[in-house]
Amino acid sequence: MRKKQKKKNIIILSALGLFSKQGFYNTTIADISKKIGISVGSMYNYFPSKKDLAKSSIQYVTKKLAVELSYINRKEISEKEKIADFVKVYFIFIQKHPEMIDYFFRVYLSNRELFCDEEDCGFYLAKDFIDEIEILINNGIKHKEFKKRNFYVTFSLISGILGAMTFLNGEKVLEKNLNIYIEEITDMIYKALSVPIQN
Amino acid sequence: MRKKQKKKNIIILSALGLFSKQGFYNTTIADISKKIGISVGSMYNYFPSKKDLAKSSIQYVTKKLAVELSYINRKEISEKEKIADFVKVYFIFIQKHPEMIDYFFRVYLSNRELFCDEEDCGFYLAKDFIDEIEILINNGIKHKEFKKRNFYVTFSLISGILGAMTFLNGEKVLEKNLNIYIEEITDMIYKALSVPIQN
Amino acid sequence: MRKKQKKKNIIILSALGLFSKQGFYNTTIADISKKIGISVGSMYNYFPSKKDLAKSSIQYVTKKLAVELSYINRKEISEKEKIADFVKVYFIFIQKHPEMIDYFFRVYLSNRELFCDEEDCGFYLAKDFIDEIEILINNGIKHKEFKKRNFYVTFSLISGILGAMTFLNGEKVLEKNLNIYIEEITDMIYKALSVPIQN
Amino acid sequence: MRKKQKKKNIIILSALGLFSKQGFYNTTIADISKKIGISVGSMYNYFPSKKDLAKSSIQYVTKKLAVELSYINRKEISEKEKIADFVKVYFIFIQKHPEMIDYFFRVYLSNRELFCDEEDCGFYLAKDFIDEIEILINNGIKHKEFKKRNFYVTFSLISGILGAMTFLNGEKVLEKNLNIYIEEITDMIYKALSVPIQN
DNA sequence: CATGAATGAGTGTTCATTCAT
DNA sequence: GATGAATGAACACTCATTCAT
Repeated sequence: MRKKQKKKNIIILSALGLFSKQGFYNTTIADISKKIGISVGSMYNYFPSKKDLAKSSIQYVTKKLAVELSYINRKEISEKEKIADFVKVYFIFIQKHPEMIDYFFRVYLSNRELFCDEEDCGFYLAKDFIDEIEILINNGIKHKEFKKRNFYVTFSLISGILGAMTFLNGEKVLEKNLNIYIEEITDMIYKALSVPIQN
Repeated sequence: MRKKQKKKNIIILSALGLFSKQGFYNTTIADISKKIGISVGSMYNYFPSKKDLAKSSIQYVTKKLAVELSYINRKEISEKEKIADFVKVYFIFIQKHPEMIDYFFRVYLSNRELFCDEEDCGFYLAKDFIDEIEILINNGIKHKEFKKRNFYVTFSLISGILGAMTFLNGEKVLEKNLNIYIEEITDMIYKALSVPIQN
Repeated sequence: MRKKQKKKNIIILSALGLFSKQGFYNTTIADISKKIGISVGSMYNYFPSKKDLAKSSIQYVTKKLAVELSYINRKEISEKEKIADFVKVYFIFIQKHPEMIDYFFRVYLSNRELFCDEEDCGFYLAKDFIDEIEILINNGIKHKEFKKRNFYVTFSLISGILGAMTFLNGEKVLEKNLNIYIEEITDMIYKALSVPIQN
Repeated sequence: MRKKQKKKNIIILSALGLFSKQGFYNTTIADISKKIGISVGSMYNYFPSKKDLAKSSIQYVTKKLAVELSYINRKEISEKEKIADFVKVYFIFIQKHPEMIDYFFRVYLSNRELFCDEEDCGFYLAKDFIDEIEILINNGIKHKEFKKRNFYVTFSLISGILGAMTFLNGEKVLEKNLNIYIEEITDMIYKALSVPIQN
């Protein structure tokens, strides 16, 4: 059974690469299977449909990203350092797995119809990732370093700036070495979140 | 000739509504034309292709949004007030024309293949909108209210948080009345941008 | 009424040029009318349908060609000279009106469905041209210069070689100046038609 | 792999029949596939496009015809007998496979746009057939039975008369039994080609 | 007579999914 | 489990023809 999971991951990685580059609708099952040298029919032994493959792919990505972030939340460092680490880890991730982040932003966030079942809009698929951000924020508030605010607003600030930078990076307008942006971003996020006195 | 432009706008609005709701690839030309009671063939008297219609649609949206924002930049108010106005106008726009904002985020930002011509990636299509944000930032810097930072980072902070809120709004997790978020968002953006002394 | 016929001819010439170059099915009514600066709707005041325009066009061509050939049949020269003249006139015609000959061979002879009405296959459209060849042959037989043979066979020999040369000319494999082929073709046709003693 | 070629041939035969009867542009892919009981999509597993099917079809025809003619060129008989055999074999072919010959004349020779790639005009598709005629002519010249003439002219004489007879046959103006024309045609071709003394 | 926008049936092609081998 | 041929619904786009102006 371990073997089956391995093959599933191989397929997911192939799908991620193609979906993120060409988009979901411009990628065919044949493309995905040819890339890893298996037959079209075989693919269906692992995933019942193309849509399902897309769902599994997003879970794969968010879990991977969440794991990286979870280490930070468990560290015994200041909230500011956590944010800095957060940004850094995220940027390393972008550079190491651009196709995963691209997939997240370009396929998952933009193709509702693929991930929504009736009323529930597959938000749970990114839960692992969202949870880690929530922990970060709540810890900061608990330690009185962060001002208590509406969660969605704070969440949007953090994920928004990272998302926008990701997008600009995809558009090739940023410097190749993303690390040069880390300090400023950290600074902005921290200023936005922290309680007045902090300054 | 005025008449032709009017009809084009009718088609664009129909397309915007459907593209933003169902996605570009799940919307057929027949859907768009049926919605406004014209024939499929007629559509092609106004736009040479579906792709072209998508391009014209994004220009329509960004121009519309840019016009609203341009008023603010010309006002004689403090930078903080400008940001507050910016957020407010943006939220009003979301509530009034949700399909336009959705189109911007879900179709334009996520379907590169539709807007890219070879190397040039149709970034110019959103230029009007980006320009207004740039003016806001530069004015703040000139008036020593904002810290001088890398443009892309600042741009990402502002557009990122607005984009993320838009996304959450689309997911129906926010309060219906978005106005309750304005103050907090303005505060965060302002804190992130302003020079230390400001606090 | 003279004026109407003139306009009809203008349209026919436009159609001939496009049909012969691009084929009937790859030429649109819009192409034909744009080429001469009239509107699509106007075209339909002169010809009730595209098919009808094709029929009128072929009649225009065969009549034009037949007129040229008829002069030869009325001359008081030997049959051999008539054949030489025939070939010469035909080649001059090809060079002067390549689109007409092309139309004849590429559209008329090859698109039965356009010119056939139920059982009758629009053969009459080329009648003028065929008639002149028949006169040439019959005269030769009457004067005992040509052997009496089945008409269709003789007709095929003459029109066949001219047609094949036309085709090769269209394929650009022949010398630009077609006149260099006249003597040999005349010689071959004459030898094939004439009575044994002639040699 | 043998099996795939067999299926391709079945499709080609279906296409040949329909293209030759209705023309290329009046035959749909659905027509072709329905005729042999396969699905539209299946067709595309064998030929990437309708155009491509047309090209493969003409190659199929010319190869088939060339094979028949090649036997004659290898026989040890006089040139006159070869011509007679040539005409006979051709006429048998017409009667046995009228759709193939019709396809050759009505689709291949008349729809340049289908077979031309940029400058090269798919002449090679009929190469096998043309080659056999060239061999016949050159042999005759080598054996001093045929007068040395420009190749294109001689080629036009032979293929022209056969083509014209084919056309008339398609128009149903000839006797059903084409064999009655063989002798006269052979005689005419031979007289046209042979050196004067020969008579 | 002239115009050109509107029509809508028609076509080549794609592709997720199935299933016999 | 693996294969890849078969399926057929779906869709972008075309274009001859009409007709209100």
